[in-house]
Amino acid sequence: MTVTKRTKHDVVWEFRCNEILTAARKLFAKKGFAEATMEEIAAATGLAKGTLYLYFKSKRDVYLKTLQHGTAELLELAAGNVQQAIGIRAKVRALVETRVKYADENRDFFKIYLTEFGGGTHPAAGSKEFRDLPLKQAAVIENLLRGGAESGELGPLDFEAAAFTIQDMVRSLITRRLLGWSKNERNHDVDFLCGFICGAIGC
Amino acid sequence: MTVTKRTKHDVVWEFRCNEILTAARKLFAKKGFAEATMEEIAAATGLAKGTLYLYFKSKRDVYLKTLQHGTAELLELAAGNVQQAIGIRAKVRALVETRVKYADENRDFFKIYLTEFGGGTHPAAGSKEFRDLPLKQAAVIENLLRGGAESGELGPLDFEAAAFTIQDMVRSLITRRLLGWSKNERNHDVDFLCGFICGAIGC
Amino acid sequence: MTVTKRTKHDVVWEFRCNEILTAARKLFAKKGFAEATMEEIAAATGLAKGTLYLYFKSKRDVYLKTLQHGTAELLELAAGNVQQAIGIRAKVRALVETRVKYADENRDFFKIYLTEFGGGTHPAAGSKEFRDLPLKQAAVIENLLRGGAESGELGPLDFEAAAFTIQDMVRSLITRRLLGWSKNERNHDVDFLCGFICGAIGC
Amino acid sequence: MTVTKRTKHDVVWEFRCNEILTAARKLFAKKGFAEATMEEIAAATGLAKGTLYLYFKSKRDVYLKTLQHGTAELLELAAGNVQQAIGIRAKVRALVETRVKYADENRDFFKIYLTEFGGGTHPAAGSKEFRDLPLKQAAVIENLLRGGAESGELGPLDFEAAAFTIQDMVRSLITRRLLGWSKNERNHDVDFLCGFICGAIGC
DNA sequence: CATGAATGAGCGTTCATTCAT
DNA sequence: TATGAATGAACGCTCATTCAT
Repeated sequence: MTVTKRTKHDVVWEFRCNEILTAARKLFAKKGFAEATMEEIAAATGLAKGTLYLYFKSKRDVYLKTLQHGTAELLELAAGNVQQAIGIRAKVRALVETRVKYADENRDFFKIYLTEFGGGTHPAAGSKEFRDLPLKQAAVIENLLRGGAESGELGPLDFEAAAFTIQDMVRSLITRRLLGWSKNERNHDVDFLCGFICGAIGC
Repeated sequence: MTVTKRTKHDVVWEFRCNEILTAARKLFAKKGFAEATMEEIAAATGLAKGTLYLYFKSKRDVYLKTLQHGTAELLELAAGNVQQAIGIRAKVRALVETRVKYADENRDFFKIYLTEFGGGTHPAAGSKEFRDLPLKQAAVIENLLRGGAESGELGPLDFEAAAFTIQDMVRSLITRRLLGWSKNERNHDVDFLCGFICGAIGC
Repeated sequence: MTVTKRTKHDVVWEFRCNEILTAARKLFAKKGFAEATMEEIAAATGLAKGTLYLYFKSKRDVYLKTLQHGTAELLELAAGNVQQAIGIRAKVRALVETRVKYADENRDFFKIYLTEFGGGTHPAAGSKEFRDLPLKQAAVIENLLRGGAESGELGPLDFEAAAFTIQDMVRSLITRRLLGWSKNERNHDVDFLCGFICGAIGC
Repeated sequence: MTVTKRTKHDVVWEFRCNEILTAARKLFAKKGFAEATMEEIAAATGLAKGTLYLYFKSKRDVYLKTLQHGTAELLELAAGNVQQAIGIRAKVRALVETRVKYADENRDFFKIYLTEFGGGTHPAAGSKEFRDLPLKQAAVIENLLRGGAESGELGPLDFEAAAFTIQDMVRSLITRRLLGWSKNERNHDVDFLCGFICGAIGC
């Protein structure tokens, strides 16, 4: 019985959190961290301002959680798809496609993501959790490349540098699509980028 | 005589502006636009808060001017160096090196620059002057590539997409260096990236 | 039930507004618009500065609302009393007495009122709502006089000019009383002025 | 020689003061005391901000002096013209005409004057010099009336109250003219008012 | 005398956060 | 649990006044 109650409670809790995070995501994407107010988030959620503090301990917390879900999901998704793909080319494609697709489908999240991890100063700076996120993501790519080298598909390479560079090539594409600078079908853009990358790393 | 007086005044004026901008740059780089206060900028400059408003009409104005000088200089520098270089390889290298060197030497400026042009929401958003800056910079690269194609050094290519991608590959390198993720000599990093790029575009 | 809840909220809201307006009125009367600060108003109300902005959207708004209630009430009061009185003499007396009594009983309001409508520059200048108030009030008098003329109680007259003049005669009396220059009973002063006016317009 | 130098100096000094006061008058009339800035006054005068403080010890001082000249001149003018006129009617007319004419010719001054002496709160409040000005002016009228009573031209009357009232009747006319509510020739308006006053006091 | 750069106290306003209900 | 009124610290900006030149 306790379990049932707990569960019901949890479901509601999670539902509320998601409501808030979705509204927050939209706002943070549109106005940035500093310009978005708790008032607005509350209004967008249909909740009272005070209620937000039952689910999140501060504005910053909302912001961080706003990033958290997406980053985790994206990381996991990419890792999974890469693993399933066979051969370095396919793996690269899986990675690129996963990220671009995710960005297409989660535009609000990605705008925040880009603000955060553009290389400049950011509100989440100092949050242990996020400081090393780009490193983690690059590591996925780096491993992929090392695997290719071991299997002889790739020649010698500065894997770390290459990984970062590829990561930002993907970011470049996503940005262009997000800002509406690219009007192509996703597949077309992904194909182009994969060709570009394969040229660079020689696969 | 009028000239002398005018000049003296102008020299002081420019000196003050630079004092303020340098302090502001440091602060904006460290804390971002929203978190940096005029009070702090004033304190860092050794001036009183009100004095800032003799030279800049608002906090936003300080911020924008903080970007302005660097972006103009960088654009000009890159264009010049690229033009002087002969052959597509040399031109690419000139571009990459110019930007990386400038970033190394103007770290504060570049942190702000990356915050602004990371693809997400940004404080200067809406400032007509800066909205299209990335486009302008990509155009420099695009022209470079088209030139290479005309001279037969490069094969067929989506020049626009390639330009954006290269731009972000450079950005990738700069970010890594700025955040201390790369401990290499500048030349080494530049060499790597140029090789990478040339692999990608086939030169 | 909804009604009850709504009412409770409204009662508190109105109570707060009145608290604030009363304190503000006292301060504006004493120091004028420019010299009175929101801090002081808050302190006088026993509220925090920020709280004022829950009920009024700006200092100017407080000031305008400070005028609003009194002006509306006075206009209405005067119109009512004038209408009830029969004969031009009685009507004039009703008008004079109503205004003088109101001023006696709302000294703070009237000091602000006089500041606003003294003929010089004023803080509310530009507020559409108040620009023509003196005109409206004079119109009440003008109608009264025209009525008197139609009924044959009054001879020919420049009604508009007379209305304005009478209005300022009343103002004159009110000012003297407000500043303590007249120590007479209200009735005595009112009698005097009515005699004076009747002499002037010949009734 | 000392005298000559002194005099020359004084002439310049007075000239500067007048320049400043004229500009200030215009500004105070237009924007009121609080909204007008020393910067603007300086700009309007063609002098530097600091220079104003050589001639006036504070903004308030400028404001007070701005009132001073006009009030003194007006008082003197009115007293002179009244004295020259013979008979109560003529004296009243002299008074009314003098004031209305002065207002027509010194609109800026009079807007400030009305702001100050409208009965409400004002910036000059607390300045010993001006507190009793309306009293002094009313005294001129009161004496005029007493003279009329002594000579048998006027019946018994509350001279003080009548004086104040007449003063504000004149003010009423001036205000209407200043605000453009009256389009009549000055003489016409003056005639009307004199008739009105004479009706009231019975002359 | 004249200047105008510099000052810094002070104000209106905002908004994340708290807490009594 | 949910509310939303209340808070008050903090910030951007203004402007009367001073003073070194």
